[in-house]
Amino acid sequence: MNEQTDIEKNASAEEKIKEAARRVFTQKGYAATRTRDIAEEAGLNLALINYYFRSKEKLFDIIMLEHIQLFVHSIMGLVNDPETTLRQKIEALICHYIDMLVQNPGLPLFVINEINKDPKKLVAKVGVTDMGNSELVIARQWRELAAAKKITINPIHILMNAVSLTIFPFVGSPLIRNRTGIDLEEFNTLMQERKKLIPMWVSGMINLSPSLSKGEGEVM
Amino acid sequence: MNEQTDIEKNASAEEKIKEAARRVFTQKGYAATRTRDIAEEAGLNLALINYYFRSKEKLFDIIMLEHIQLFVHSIMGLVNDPETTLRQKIEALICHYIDMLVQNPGLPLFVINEINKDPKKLVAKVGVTDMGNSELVIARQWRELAAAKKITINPIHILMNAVSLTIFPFVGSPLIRNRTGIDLEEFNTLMQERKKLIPMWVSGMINLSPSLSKGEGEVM
DNA sequence: AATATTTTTAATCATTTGATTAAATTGTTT
DNA sequence: AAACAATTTAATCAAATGATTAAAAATATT
Repeated sequence: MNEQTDIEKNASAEEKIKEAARRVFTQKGYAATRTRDIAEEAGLNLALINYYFRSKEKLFDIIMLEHIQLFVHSIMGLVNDPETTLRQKIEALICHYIDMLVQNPGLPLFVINEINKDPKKLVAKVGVTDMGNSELVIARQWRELAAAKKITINPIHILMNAVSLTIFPFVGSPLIRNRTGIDLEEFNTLMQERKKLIPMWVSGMINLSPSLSKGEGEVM
Repeated sequence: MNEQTDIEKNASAEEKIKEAARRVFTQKGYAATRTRDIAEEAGLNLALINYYFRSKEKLFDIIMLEHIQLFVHSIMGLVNDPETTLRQKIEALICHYIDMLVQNPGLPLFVINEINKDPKKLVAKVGVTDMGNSELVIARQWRELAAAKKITINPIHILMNAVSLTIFPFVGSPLIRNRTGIDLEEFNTLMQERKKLIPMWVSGMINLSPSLSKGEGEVM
């Protein structure tokens, strides 16, 4: 076996293929990606893809798994920390995801797409994120807040909103950028601003109950 | 020429193909769709696709154009109506889009995807939605509100938020439904609720400026 | 009815594409 | 260096796929 005698510089062929596959799959999706595209992107022979990974699909599954893990990775600690408040958890989560999405803007669309193609396949491949039967700290904290403040709104809405506000700008980025004419740098600046704004907005939503919606301070 | 002698019942082959193509393209995307899939879905001979539409791509372009028009259609009247207030416009727009999305839940992902594949292609095919140089009524109304209420937040955020809150739940529906276990009926009920909730939340956001964010009424 | 036109079908083509193979090359071990 | 193992290459395969064609069937026109 070789085990990479080159001090560093060029990664192994296997790693080069994975990197190329990551780029091409993420940008074009599974169906539109040709194994030849990946080989070309990696600057390597076509047959190496089948030599290192048995098939296009096997390679894809590896990339997909990596991407899913980026979503799930390291948030368990966040949402299950008894030392932080609910508000701090929301801020930390949103900050974490925005940082991750700025680094990997193509990720959400890629994942959502493949889930859409076959929703059950994801569960089968990634496995249900089963966290046993112990309730998460964040869930308990929400329950306590909802009880204390008599919050009537369906919490699904709040969850949906936090996710929507955080992720959608990245999904719609090409459209948004195209229509508004803002460039990547401006876009990223906006995303950084949202780290503080989204928790504030979400907090405001929890505050706002339909019965209170006609308060005198309303702008419109 | 025939011109559809059948009183009604079965549509023309051409229309059947378009309907089938709409379904298959929307669900699987361009690359994953085989012309044979469309023929089978339509229950017609494969060659008819190339007989009526010159190629797979031409057929796709037609479907794409229809979908884009669904997005743009009939909103010009809404946003340019001098008789309605800004708040009423937002309510009407969100209501309009939620109704449309309940009918066509696969639309946003399809459109966003194809824009991503090639952002400039969309502009080329659909044509820039050029509304001349006259300012829209909704733009003027926003400008007036912003000036009157000394709103400092970048309006792009507000626009992004309204779009995110309205569209993302449909894009993420398979994921959301999968994780929360709610069925289609429940989901649609939630979307109906959002017709009233989103304008309220958006209004709340405009109200909330960062300097005011630590008001004493905060829930968290 | 006879003829022309349009629509539909089955068969086939040319290319693309995922995968394989056998040989060549490179690296490692003895 | 010889022998062995791992890696890489070029050539090729078989299946899939978008497209075409020529004939048949259906419909319209005269």
